[in-house]
Formats: sequence, C-alpha cells, structure tokens
Amino acid sequence: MPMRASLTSPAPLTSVVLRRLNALKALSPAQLNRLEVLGERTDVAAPGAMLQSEGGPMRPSFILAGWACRQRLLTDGRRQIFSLLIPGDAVGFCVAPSPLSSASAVALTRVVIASAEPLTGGATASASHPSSAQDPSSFAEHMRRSACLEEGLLLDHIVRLGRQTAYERTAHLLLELHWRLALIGQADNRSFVMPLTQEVLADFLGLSIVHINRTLQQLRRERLIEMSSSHVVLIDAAQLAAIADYQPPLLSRTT
Amino acid sequence: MPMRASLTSPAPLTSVVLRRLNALKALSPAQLNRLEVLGERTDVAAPGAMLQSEGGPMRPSFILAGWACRQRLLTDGRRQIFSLLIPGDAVGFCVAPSPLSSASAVALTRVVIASAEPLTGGATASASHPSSAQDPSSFAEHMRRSACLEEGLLLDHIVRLGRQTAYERTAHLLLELHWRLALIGQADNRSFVMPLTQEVLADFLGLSIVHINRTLQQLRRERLIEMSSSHVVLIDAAQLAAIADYQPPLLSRTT
DNA sequence: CGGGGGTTTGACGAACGTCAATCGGGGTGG
DNA sequence: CCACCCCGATTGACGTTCGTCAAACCCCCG
Repeated sequence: MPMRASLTSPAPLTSVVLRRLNALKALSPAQLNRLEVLGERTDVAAPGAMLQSEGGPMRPSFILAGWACRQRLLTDGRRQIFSLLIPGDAVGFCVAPSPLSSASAVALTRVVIASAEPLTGGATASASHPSSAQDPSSFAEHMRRSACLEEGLLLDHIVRLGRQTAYERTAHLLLELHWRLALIGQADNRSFVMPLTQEVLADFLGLSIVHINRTLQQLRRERLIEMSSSHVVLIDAAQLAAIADYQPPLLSRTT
Repeated sequence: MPMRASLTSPAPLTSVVLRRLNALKALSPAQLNRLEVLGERTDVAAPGAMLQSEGGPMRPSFILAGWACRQRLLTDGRRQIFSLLIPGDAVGFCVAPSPLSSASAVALTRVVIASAEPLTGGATASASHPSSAQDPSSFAEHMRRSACLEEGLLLDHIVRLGRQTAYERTAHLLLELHWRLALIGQADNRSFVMPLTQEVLADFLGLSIVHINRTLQQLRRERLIEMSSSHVVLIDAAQLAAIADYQPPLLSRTT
C-alpha cells in the first residue's frame, strides 16, 4: 500500500519523466509547465508493495524513483516478469479506457510514484477521450509514443525468451537497461546501477536463479562485464551487442 | 507482394471483422454501414508474402481470410513469431502515428486483406488524431480495445515462453486459438482448423520442430487432443486448461 | 553471537536441441 | 497411369542447456 510521501522536495524527481517524454517527442514550454503538477501528488511504496493488481482498475502514474516491474503469477507460484520499470516509466496507462489491468505491478525497491490523473483529464487513462482532447499539444501524443516504445520492448523480450540462450538473454537485458537508463540520465558511458536481485533477473529472463548466477559469472569471467552488488559495468558493449544481436529501439524522428 | 483481388463477392468475408469488433464493443448500425467499405479494397497475398516489413511504414488493414503472423528474424536466421493473425485481426495499426513497424508481418497461408485507410481518416494509423476524431461513435474506440486485447495476448505469450514447458505451452496455444476462432465464428464446440506447419508452431512457441512434433504426439497419446493435418479437436478442454493454467481474455464489459 | 536474505558452488537429472535418416502424401512430367 | 520429387511429418540416437536439490558462504543487522 503506497503511503503519502515525505516532505522532501519532489521537484528534481520529476526530471526523469521530462527527460523520457522529451526523448519521445520534444516538449513545448507549455507542456513543461503542465507536467510540474506531477511533483504535487507523490506516494512512496515499499519493496514488494503492489502498485497495481491484475484485474484491478488502472491508475495512470509515473515512477519518479526506484524500480518496479509488471508481472503475473501462475497458480502454482511460478512468476514471469513482463517488464522492468525504471524512473520515468509510466504505469497504469492503457490506450483504451479499459478499467482492467492484465498484469500486476509490484515495487522492487522503495519507489516514489506520482499520479498522472491531473494530466489525463481525470476519468480514464488515455487522453484521447473526446472530452479531453482539447489541447492539440496534449501529452496524449507523448503517451501514445511511449506505448509504442513499450511494445517494442515487449517484442524484444519475446525474442529473448523464445529464441536466445541464457547467455544471450542476459547480455541483451544489460544493454537494454543501459540504453533506457542513459535516456533518463541515470547511466554513464559504460556503467549503471541495477538494484535487482538475481531472483528478479531469473523471473524476468525465464531462468532459474542458479542459472542466472552462473551466466553472470561467465560474462564476468570473459571480461565482458563487471558486477559488484548493484553496480554494473559494460566493459565491452560492442562485443555484448554482437553476442545478443542487440539493436537499440528507434525513436521515430518525426519531431 | 499483395495483388488486386479476384472478383469473388467479398461481402461475406468482412463478417469476421464485424464479429470481432462487435465482441470488443457493440457496433451501432451506423458503424456497421461504415465498415462495409472494407469489402471494397481487398488484396490477396500468397503464402510467404510480406504484408508489412520491419522498419517500414504501417498500413492499417484487416485480415479477411487466411492466417498470417508478426515476426522478427535474428541476424543468424533464427525466427521468433510474436503473434498469429487470424481472420478478423488487424495489422499495421499503431496507437501512435509512428511511421515505423517494429516487426514484420508475413502471410502463412493465402491471405485476403482489406485496407482500413478509408476508416482511419487517411494519413496515419490511429483515428485519435485531432482531425479525425469527428465521430464520437468512431471506430477508434474499437481499435483501442483491440490493442488492449492484443497486449493481453502478448503477455500470455511471454508467460508461455518464459515459464511454461513445451507441453504446457502447446496446450495453452491450442486453447487460445480455439477461443479466438470461436469469437469470429470459425470454431465449433471442440474443434477448429489450424493451417500451420509444425515449423510455424515451433517458431511461435520457441521450440524446435522435432520437439513440437513430440509434444503434439504426447497430447494425442494422452487423448487430450486429436490432430489430422490441419484439423484440431480438443477432446478434453478442461484438462488442457488445467495443464496450461489457461484463462481466456476478459473482454471489458463496459458496454 | 546468532539469524536471515541473497549469492555461490557442486552433483545430478530432466527438458530440449541437433543431426540424420525415413516416411507419406500430393503434385507433376513423362 | 506411373515414376519421380518435394515438402512436411516422424523417428531414433545423442549432446547440450538448463533446472533441481542441497549445502555452504557472505554480509549486514539486531
């Protein structure tokens, strides 16, 4: 259960959202102003907290800090993670005003989250409702592009799970995370912070914990990466990209 | 390369689209009228023909007959199929007016396809463009729901690939296809036609051809299904659902 | 000092892929 | 009408990848 946020100044936290949206399509000054409201209604969720439950209503919001994931559980307890959510990512949006979520979202670390309802015009998720399409420079267009980017990431994930080995999958994931974190200014040239346990990596990549562990060791042994606790260094990104057949998402450049 | 259609009356072919859209949300008589234009611009594609290429422009259309798939190839030739497209399914739609496709679409059988451009107002895919949102009973809402249903199917697929065995995956897929075909009136209580080679099934389920073959044999040996050429009979759907942990998509019932 | 979550290691087995050969049916040319 | 051929389905033998079980280890914290 998310709780009312502490009183630390939330303003700088919203910058990750701005960076991400701006990368999808340039933000006008007017839009920058409207997005300031994000800092006003923030919640904090503890690790393990449910941000959105499967089959429940969808509450559009942005992650300002911390990592989360979208997942589903099989009845026998097996877990599959669909996507890893990092700061700046959207949760609970849906292109249709469908009230139901097809996956649950869970905090993996302490997470600061901001409601986006003031931006969506209230009622339902997508702003393409007739009533809320007043503003041509609306941020609905940004959210549609965001949805496209996310679909691309889902397709990448399907390729990983269906046709790549544990070794390739792991390299591919590290490159994807580096790209996404760089987009929001949370990665430097070669390294980034990844606050995930090996259990989470296993449930994301469709592997066992033991096998993830051995795969990471192999990548380290071959001097392709360095990893200590939650700090990841991509020593040879080009080699990793060749192994994983990785290509970064293409952001459509139509302004 | 799709070619101009033959002159067989296309009218009955569009009924699959109507049935599918109507299941997502009731169609008004006015909308039924507008959808009649689908029969006017149809193309035929031969098996193996590219309906849409990765990175290419998106041309919104509907499949009126035949099966296709969305897929991506790794540079070493491995193939992963993201989704199987059956009659009534949409291709080339995107919630954003993004000109680029993140996967290619390929015909698996002879396919009859109808352009949906007369319905989307022309220019770009989604009808939620300011200029084309004239009609409140527009079919944009249907397409948004369709996108949500498709995302649910993608998530199901991720679970299959990441956390289910070959046996479970296969059972799950057969149940999904039965549900989708029933939606468009192309399945009876227990059986349906599935014009797919085992190679396609393998590339969809992330398995080798040999292993798909043995898995299907096991399902037959245990009298859970019957299969001869392209005809599938689900002998014990309840048992299959238990094996696969299957639950049909929930269509939001908000009118 | 003890405990708990996360990581690491080894031994073993099951699931799945690969290679290669065979089979079977429908189409095609002689 | 028959021989041939090609594609897809099937089978067997074998190897690899990955999962499971169980134990140790490590580090932080109480």
